[in-house]
Amino acid sequence: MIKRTNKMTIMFDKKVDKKQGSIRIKSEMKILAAASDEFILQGYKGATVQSIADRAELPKANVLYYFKNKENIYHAVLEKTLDMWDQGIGDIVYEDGPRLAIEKFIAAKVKMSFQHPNASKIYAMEIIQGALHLKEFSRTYLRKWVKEKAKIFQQWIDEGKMEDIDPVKLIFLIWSTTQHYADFETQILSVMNRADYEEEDQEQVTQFLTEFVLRGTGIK
Amino acid sequence: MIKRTNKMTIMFDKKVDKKQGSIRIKSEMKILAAASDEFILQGYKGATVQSIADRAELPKANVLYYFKNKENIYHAVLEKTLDMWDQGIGDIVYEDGPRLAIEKFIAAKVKMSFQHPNASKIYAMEIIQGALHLKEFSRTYLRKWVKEKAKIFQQWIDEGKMEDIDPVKLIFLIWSTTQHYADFETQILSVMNRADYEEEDQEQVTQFLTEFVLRGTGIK
DNA sequence: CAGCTATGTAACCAAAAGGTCAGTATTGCT
DNA sequence: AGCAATACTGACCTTTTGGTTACATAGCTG
Repeated sequence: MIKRTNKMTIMFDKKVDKKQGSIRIKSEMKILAAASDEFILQGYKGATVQSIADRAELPKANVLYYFKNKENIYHAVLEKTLDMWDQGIGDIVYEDGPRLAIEKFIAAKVKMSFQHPNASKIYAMEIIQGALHLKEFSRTYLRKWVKEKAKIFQQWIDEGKMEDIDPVKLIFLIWSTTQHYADFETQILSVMNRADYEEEDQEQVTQFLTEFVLRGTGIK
Repeated sequence: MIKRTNKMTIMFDKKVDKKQGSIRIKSEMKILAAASDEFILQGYKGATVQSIADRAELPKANVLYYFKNKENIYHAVLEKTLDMWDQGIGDIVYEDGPRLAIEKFIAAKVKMSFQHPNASKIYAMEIIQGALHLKEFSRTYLRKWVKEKAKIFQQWIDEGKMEDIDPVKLIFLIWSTTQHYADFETQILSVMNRADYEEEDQEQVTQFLTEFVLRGTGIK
């Protein structure tokens, strides 16, 4: 079970804050990046420590030297993912008013999807599989966040600044449409007959979604 | 690699259309249902033949008697999934006009998400993991479908019946928002502090999304 | 340089899991 | 009843894989 903290804290079993560790940090980053790819491609069980080691270009035993076991690696990856999710969530504040708030929010989420698709994918897989490791996160942190932001939307609705729609469903709509470009990247590219996203895609998607949602919410 | 066919055709290695098979059919259905759950919960590698057998209340060897191997079980599950996807896709035809077409489309997709969340989840996991088994499906069938429907939307746009937006992105938007309720079921329920979806949820979601999209597309 | 800690690694081991097989039971048909 | 074909199953085998361990090397500090 993952708990939220202010700073990213990978759970070491060893003393962390020893003066040195530059090698440690570097190796750990390589391992986590490799692990992230492997977990997405193969799933938790499917990703072998060996495959992670190969991808990180380290011997297996060395990987196990830094992370006691596979579960630990996965936890660290999840921790990193949640941290990114936090950062990329954008902030909705009353003072911005509905238009600016939504523009910022969508832009942040789209950026996140295009810049860090892996984080989005890992997160999505966790949820689909039943969110065993994220139950606590959803139940507390996320629920609170949604409640808080829904309240702000409701204020705007009461002030006649936007249509009277369910703010929670609106939040889900924005989450789903933006994350879709990360999670379903393969399908989207395949359908559009393209090999990779290009610079302008992120921009176009942001613009499309922003305009669409502004119309959908009736914000002038 | 999966190819689309008119009817669901699980690939047997044995003669299928022998007169009897009522037991066979029944067992296979039990196995596929169990497998579907296990694959979602544990991923392909994580789901063991034993766990599938347990869930189906059959001995492992019996499962392997019907499906030669694990890969075969997965293929059959995928095949069933794609078939459902087909059926649930709804149809967009020019004659309906944009309003009715979108109403039908969204209703069909939402229904699909609420009635057969497993199909949506399996599909989503496949795509996220790189769509190894669905590459062909995306590249041919799906691409063609999107192109075809996008053209219809474009006609309506040209006739001034809706806003001038990218039809392909509109399709993605509807896919993502509707499937979200299946794939992220766990998160949604958790955030809403509920144990299960209820009757009226499907209806409310359909209504919310329909109205939102109609406004977003500027259909009167 | 001596000694201590951190880093790195090959070899090994036990458990798990996919799949086979040889043989038994059941069913349908004549 | 008798005989095929189908259905079923426990026992077994092999490979994979997570994890351990014993040992070597590098790097820092007094």
